[in-house]
Amino acid sequence: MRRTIFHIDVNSAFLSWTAVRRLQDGLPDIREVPSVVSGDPSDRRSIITAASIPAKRLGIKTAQPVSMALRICPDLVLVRGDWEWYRTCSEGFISICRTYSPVLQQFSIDECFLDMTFRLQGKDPVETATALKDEIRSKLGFTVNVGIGSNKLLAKMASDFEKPDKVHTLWEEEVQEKMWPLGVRDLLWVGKRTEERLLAYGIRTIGDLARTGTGALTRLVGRKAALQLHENANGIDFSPVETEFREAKSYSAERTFPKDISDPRQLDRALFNVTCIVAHRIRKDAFKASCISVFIKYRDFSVVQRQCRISQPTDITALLLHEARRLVSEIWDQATPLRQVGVGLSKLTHDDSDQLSLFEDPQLEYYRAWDRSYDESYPAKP
DNA sequence: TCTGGGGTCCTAGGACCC
DNA sequence: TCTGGGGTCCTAGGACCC
Repeated sequence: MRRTIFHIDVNSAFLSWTAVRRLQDGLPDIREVPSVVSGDPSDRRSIITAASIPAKRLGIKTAQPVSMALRICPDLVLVRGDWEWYRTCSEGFISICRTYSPVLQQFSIDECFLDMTFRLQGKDPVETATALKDEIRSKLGFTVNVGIGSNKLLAKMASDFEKPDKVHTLWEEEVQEKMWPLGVRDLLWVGKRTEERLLAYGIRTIGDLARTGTGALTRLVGRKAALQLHENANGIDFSPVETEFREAKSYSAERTFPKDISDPRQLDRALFNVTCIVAHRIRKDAFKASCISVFIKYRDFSVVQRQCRISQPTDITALLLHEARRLVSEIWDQATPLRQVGVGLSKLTHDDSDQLSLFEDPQLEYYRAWDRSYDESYPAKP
């Protein structure tokens, strides 16, 4: 039996979902005009989160600064994101997909893989995928692309072909015809830097990559990535559709300043805020952290990061903030302008062995009470 | 035009141990 | 006086994804 994987990808997810919401309120369909979902348009540093197809046709892209997009298209319709609504849409889309196969891996808020190998029972995969996409469109009001392949990589590559509202196949025997002519950047896991290195070596298409020996590739991108790229360019991928829920391994929060700052007090306020947010989030998920890191970003986008172990895993904001301040003082000269500051928590555990120390240090009780009151006032922080 | 926020994984070098 | 090889853990930085 042929292994058959579907990859379902919501077309311009945040934009489509916002459009559905606005249609319910009797507003025009923003999918039909140049429009984007973005952060606060008055903040010159906000960027495009999602763009409509008419906007993309004008050259507007995800992750572009809003100011640049407005220069391209002064009439651009800008809308703000609504994360709670997006979660609702995502759940609706995932639950329809799940009725087609229980072997489902959610890959992000707007993408999932389905292992259809034992679900087709002689039915044509393209017909089944078309039924799935049409059911989502008629029940939820937004379109998806479905990519069909004999593994996850090929299914995902296929869903990225012509959009929107399309079903495409990419079977192993179609790799040469449909995938090899594409530029290397179109291959999953080939980003900007890898593309640069490959181009410098004369590797332009996925086909070029497929025919390059792993020895040469190793010198360009390292051993592990070389083996992966070589396999993927040849359409090979053995990774299973993982149905298990995976707990997060790290949490982080960061803030980019509207203007670069060099005032230590401003930095400290931001550090306090991001530490509160990230500590709140681990408490909500009943984690404690044994490792904390801080990172600062300079004007030129260079990042310096410092981390340390925490002897006793903790979720107490005050203790984390104390470490964060110490780490920042080790890496920042309190003068060079900063663009961004962030705090990350990792080496997470669910253990609650530090409860004992509550009876030893009254200060900790005070800290915990402070955190409880914070958690009550910000119950739905994303 | 001037570049967000939140994640995962890999690599390379140093410390330390046997 | 000069010194191997392997393993593990940690850190900093970098690449990728959505």
